[in-house]
Amino acid sequence: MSKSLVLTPVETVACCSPLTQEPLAEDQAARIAPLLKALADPVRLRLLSLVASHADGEACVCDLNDAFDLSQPTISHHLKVLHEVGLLDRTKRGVWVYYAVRRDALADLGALIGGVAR
Amino acid sequence: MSKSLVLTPVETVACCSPLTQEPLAEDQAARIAPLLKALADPVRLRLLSLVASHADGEACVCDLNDAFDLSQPTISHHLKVLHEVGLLDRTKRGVWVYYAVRRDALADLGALIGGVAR
DNA sequence: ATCAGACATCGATATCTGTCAATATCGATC
DNA sequence: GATCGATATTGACAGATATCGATGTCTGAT
Repeated sequence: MSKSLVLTPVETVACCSPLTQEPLAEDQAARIAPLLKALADPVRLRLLSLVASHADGEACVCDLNDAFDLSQPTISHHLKVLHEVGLLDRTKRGVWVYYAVRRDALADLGALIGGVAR
Repeated sequence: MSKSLVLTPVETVACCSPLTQEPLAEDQAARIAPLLKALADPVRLRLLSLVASHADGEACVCDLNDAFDLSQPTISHHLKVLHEVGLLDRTKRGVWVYYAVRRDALADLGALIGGVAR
């Protein structure tokens, strides 16, 4: 197997009960905060939303670049942040790179915050 | 009326459909990001969770201070951040200050992220 | 082989953030 | 009204972050 053995933050979220149910342990908080930090930027919020609402749930970087008034490296940086925490999957097809949203991850995070039982 | 006319971020969240449904507008992202930024810190996550899981949904600062290995001003700072975005309500009773979680706000935010219909 | 285009990485910089020590404020009590 | 205890505010500083221009690395086509 070629996959890394290190879990991305997103893979560790499903283990916690909702914020409002019981006090979050220190190590749990330390794993969840980076996920929220990745989301807590207006550009990244729009990027994620753009990707998610695309037809197949995935979008080409070429399209994303045009949607913002920012340089290409900046968009690339934001996509990397979202990818590193596991909120976006990355696929290269030919010259183009496609990012896709991890809906399960978003759902888990939403449940954690919103207090919905799982 | 003594209330400020300026809406806290939390009061503007309920107006957006889930992230995954349609692309987030620039101004919507700008209003939501500060909320997530407030949450995106391990200490604040634990603070919020601690307050939320208290009996009456509220907790005295005096109790919160003891739960962390941080200085009193630092805890005060974090509580202020959570209060300013509208995630925590603040009540002074005598010498003590109590913070309470805005569960509706958390629910809205969770739904926005998790993609649950409202 | 060379070239052009798509995307990532690097290096620099300005701004933001978490933390603390010191100090201020406010309410209760003596 | 002097004092004490509970929180908040201020000022300072180290570390993180968003952004850009320049450059690197692929990949497909000429």
